[in-house]
Amino acid sequence: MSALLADVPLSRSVEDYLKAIYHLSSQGGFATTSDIAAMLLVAPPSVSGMIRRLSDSGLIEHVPYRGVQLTNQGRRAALRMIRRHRVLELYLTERLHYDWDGVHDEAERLEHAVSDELIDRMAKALGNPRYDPHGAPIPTPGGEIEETVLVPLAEAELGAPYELRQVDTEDPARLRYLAEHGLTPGKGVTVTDRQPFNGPVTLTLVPGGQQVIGRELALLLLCKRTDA
Amino acid sequence: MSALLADVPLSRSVEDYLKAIYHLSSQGGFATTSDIAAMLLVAPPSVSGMIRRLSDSGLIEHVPYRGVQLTNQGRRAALRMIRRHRVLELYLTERLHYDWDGVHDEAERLEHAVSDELIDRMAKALGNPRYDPHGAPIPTPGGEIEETVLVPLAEAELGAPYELRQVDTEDPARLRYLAEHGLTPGKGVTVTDRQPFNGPVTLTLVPGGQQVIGRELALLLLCKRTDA
DNA sequence: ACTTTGATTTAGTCCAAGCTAAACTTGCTT
DNA sequence: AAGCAAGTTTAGCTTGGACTAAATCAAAGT
Repeated sequence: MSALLADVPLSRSVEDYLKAIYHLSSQGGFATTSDIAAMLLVAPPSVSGMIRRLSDSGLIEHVPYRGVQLTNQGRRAALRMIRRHRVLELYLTERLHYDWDGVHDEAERLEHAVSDELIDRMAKALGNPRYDPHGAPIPTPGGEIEETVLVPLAEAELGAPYELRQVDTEDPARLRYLAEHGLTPGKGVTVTDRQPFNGPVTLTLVPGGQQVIGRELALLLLCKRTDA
Repeated sequence: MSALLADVPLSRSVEDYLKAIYHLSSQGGFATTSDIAAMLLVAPPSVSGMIRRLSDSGLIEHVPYRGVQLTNQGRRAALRMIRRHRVLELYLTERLHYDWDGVHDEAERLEHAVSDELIDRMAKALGNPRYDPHGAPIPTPGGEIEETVLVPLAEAELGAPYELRQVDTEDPARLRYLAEHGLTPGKGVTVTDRQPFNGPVTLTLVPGGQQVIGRELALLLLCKRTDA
């Protein structure tokens, strides 16, 4: 750790790497060089180079040939970016009429340019919301993030009542399809049938009726059980 | 000219240079290397390097040892940045309660990250305004900009009625002072006395009363005569 | 017409961040 | 236990954009 708590401004690339590492190591464990490379669409040696710079500045821990993890300092920086991204997505959809499937790219560029002050002003204008348009939790200015255990609809218990909480994709085509079929955060949902061999899932929406979706989509729909 | 009309995305630096050159050559004539360097706070040789790149890509014309001017392509790009900057300044003040003296830096960073689409959405949300918070004209999406001949208050005719149209500074301290003294675009103003040797200017504000300001500030207050 | 001075450009260096090609680890499979 | 494939790292190159030091030019003064 060389940069002892000096809150140096980070480059655009550094911010992108930290976010990628956060997402890849969020289920515990290491983010690997090749996973980071795939997520950021760069060549693996570029990642190795950046890993050196990041661990020199104390933002990550690197175990050679194993992967990397964020330090507390790195996690703070990553959560700051995620807060920015999610506040931006919500602001753009709520106040400037962006569709939830088109907002990702704009937020992706803006998150590197906005000040903390602007983000806080946007959040305040929105009433300090807790979730972005896809249902993902927005970290607080202090870097706290809500951690709820959610289950993909594809693995929900048959017949049990769930609430659809979060849609785990940024792909515009999938998002558009889901919105057209009423599959948005907040809806009640029950799985009534599931075919074997990665087959389709039949579900009942509340409000709404019965429909069938493929397993790939059902894995993206994160739910919370609502009885108990 | 190498990039024949291919609308390649420009880097942050390139965008800053084009804007600086636009402002420095706006009164006709050339922008010099050292003026650009002073405006962007970089060393003159850095400017020489960038001038090569810019003129290689057809954005400027360079006359060695004289200076540079924008080509049509360069002017279009510069006006796009100025539109972005001014729409952002107005949006931030109108919708997110920024003060007119604090909004410049935020807009300066955002202007490189926003899409044309976002700018147009912001402009639409504001009713397609024609002036930014300092009274500067906002270029249209097509790259047209209003050109009005304005006279600095320091040179206004004694006793004649003027309208204060534009405040030609981004310096927060000066802006704050001006706002506190009611010197904002839209006000009516008459110069009632002017002391020699760059002395103070006495003026009458409508609405508002009489006051005295220094010549330095009076040079920043751009006015239009309102009798005909 | 020469010289001086200030501005400009060239030469050469550095850093971030990307790339390819080659070398090296790791862990799995014979 | 040896060898191989996949993944990782190193070596070395490129580009944009900054810098300093040195060279060059132009305009003004003697």
